[in-house]
Amino acid sequence: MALGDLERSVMDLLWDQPGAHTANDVRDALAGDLAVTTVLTVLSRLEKKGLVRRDGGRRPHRYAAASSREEHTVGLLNDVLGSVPDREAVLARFIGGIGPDEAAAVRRLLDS
Amino acid sequence: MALGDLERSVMDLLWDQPGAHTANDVRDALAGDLAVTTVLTVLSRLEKKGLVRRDGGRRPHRYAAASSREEHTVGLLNDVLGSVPDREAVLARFIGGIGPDEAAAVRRLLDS
DNA sequence: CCCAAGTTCTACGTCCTGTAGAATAAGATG
DNA sequence: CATCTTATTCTACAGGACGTAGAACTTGGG
Repeated sequence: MALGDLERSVMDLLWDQPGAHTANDVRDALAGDLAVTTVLTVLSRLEKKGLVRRDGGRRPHRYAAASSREEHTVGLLNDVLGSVPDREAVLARFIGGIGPDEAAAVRRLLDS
Repeated sequence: MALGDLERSVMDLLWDQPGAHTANDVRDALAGDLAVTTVLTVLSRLEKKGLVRRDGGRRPHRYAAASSREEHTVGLLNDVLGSVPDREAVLARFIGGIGPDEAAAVRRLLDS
């Protein structure tokens, strides 16, 4: 489930500023001069995609990211890896391509 | 640059059977009963995306994958990782989520 | 009961993808 | 060379995703 540019901007916002936001908050925080309805449409679509959770209890409704940026991104990585017959072959190439610093970081992560 | 279903099928074919293929070959190898023009359109689009290389020397033209499935997939992984501000945070989550077998494999890869 | 703020519906243009016919090009054949 | 066959390019269209937002509807406060 790929995101469009605006969807992406909204998610970045929700990820960078965790917590519940109203549509107006989001609109004000976004670059450009969008109509609130635009933002609401995007938030609805993101909710349908499971990326955003809405609290429709009181008005105005509040929106927040449903999962962290990291979780979401790992999901994407696994989607990509799920599309190939040989995950390990891809990982091999990937590992082979990362720099020494990052390699060290991965080693550390494996050991923790 | 995400692929559609048919584009994906064509690439899988070209990856699984490396070498140069005519549009007719590809059509015959694909499931379903597509028109050759359909296959040619898809091949053109894939070429424009840089995923397929065409040899237009003799007729019929031959098509082949421009890079291996692994290379391409690693590219996708890096695209995904490039979209976040903190690659390592994502890698941490990713590493944390893989099974012990795969962890061992990654360790091995790091040491080679 | 009415108003202002908020939300949902509906809509439209654009781009991507699947799909393929029509038109054109080029090599084979008599 | 005229033609036939095969292959390629052009053009087209439907459907879906996305950016964008007005119109219509809802709801809490006065």
